[in-house]
Amino acid sequence: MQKTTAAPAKFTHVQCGSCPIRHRAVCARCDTDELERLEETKYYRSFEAGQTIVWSGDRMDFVGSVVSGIATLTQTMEDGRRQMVGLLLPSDFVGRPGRETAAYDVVATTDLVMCCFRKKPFETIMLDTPHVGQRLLEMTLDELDAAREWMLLLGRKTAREKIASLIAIIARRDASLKLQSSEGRVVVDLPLTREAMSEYLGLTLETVSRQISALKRDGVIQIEGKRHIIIPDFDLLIEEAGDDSDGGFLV
Amino acid sequence: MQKTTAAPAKFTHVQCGSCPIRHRAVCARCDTDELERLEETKYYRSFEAGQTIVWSGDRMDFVGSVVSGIATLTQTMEDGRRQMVGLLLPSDFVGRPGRETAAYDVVATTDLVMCCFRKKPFETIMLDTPHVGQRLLEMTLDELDAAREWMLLLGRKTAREKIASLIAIIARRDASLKLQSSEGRVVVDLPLTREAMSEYLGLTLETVSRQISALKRDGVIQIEGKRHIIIPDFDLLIEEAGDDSDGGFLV
DNA sequence: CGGAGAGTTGACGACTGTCAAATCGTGTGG
DNA sequence: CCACACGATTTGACAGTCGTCAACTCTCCG
Repeated sequence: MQKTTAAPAKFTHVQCGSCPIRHRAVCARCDTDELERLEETKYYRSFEAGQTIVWSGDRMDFVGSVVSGIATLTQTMEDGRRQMVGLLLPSDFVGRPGRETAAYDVVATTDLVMCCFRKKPFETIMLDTPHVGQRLLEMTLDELDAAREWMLLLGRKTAREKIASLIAIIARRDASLKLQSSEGRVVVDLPLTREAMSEYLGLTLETVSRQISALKRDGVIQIEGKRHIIIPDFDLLIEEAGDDSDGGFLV
Repeated sequence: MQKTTAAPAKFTHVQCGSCPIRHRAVCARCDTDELERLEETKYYRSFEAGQTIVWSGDRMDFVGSVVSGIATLTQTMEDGRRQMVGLLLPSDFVGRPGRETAAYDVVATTDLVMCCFRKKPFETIMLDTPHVGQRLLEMTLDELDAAREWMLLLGRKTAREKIASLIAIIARRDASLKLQSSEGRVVVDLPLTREAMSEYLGLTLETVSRQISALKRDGVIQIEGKRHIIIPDFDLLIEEAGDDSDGGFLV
């Protein structure tokens, strides 16, 4: 009731046909008839940077897609240790059909707009319009692959490699969103605080800071301000990340 | 061509209706008509303990379900560091519809029987019989949850907590398979070598061995032989694992 | 100007990895 | 039936990475 209602930049109703995530979201495969069905059911919600969208364990009666902004999924242990387990970018899906309560904290790290459906109607839609279920399966399989890549990072990479990997991942996503290539000189803005990076990487905030400084000192990256990063040679960064040069994917 | 053909215990054709994984596998929701369709397409393959089923990057022209035995999915870095990213038990699904090549090494850690489908026919089945796609989505979402739980383990737990978690996970699965409860005194056999455990947990084999010894010394577990484990008080084990007492789930 | 939040840096120590050797268990050849 | 070999596991000694605690800088804002 508090801030949730007083959200930023109220999103006016957008026609699915001109939606920015139309071709990647859960609705990507829908035909015109199916879109009409979604159109009459969907609604938009906005959240401010820093705002928690749902708490782990809380009842969650909607599902939805990130339209703009970034959100994170995080798990917390009893003693407060935290591990990020999902990084949600535009077109990513939030929530699980068939589940009552949220399994993770979902937090908006930037201002965020979501295209939502109440859970029950969405479950009905999934039964009626196979294209939604098919696309959701595809997206879930992609997320599973990303999670497994992430497990390799968490289990086996050094702090330096973790940082290099994260920068590479964000740069690749950013490039693919802007339809640019990620080769040679690449520039990115980190959408995460040092703390959020540490939660992503299974490190402490201090180690993150130190390794960023080290990569900077070694010329792998250059930094302007706190968040703006210039990668003079993307291949070098990949090498530092310990990945074989070919693709890397992500949520 | 070599050992692959000379597999153990040739599985004779089993009717889906009396298949041991009938109620949990990708076919769980199928009705009689649909089963008939699967029945005429499926075939069985057997593998010996230690045998690699597919190598990462290789062409993979089938998908399938584990009928009996255990397999692992593993990623390898260029310098040889390895991280397990999936532990496949009976009823778990192997392979990804719509993908040409395997993304991970798949290895049988015990003698294994799989119920297979060539990929193309399976993709057709998925389009025709919605229950298969629906069930696969459900299973994939479960796997994603398990992967995220695993990420918390890899990123934030201590070596001791990792070992306790692994034992708890295996004990829970084992209990659920045998329809027993996992409370009070529990007994399990570890189906993994110390090395496989270390690949699961993101540790070295030596650390695994040391922490198992420590848990034994502290009375959290008792050991007979190398693999047979007695847990006098399951709640105590859970406490050592750092989990909140309620559920824990897994692939 | 003071304060709060984000980020950086330093000193130190603990946990876990590395290297090496010893032990246990099982299967094979003599 | 026993000795030996090999793989799996355990244990020890030591080193390095990363976490902890703490001080300090920078920027933004009231």
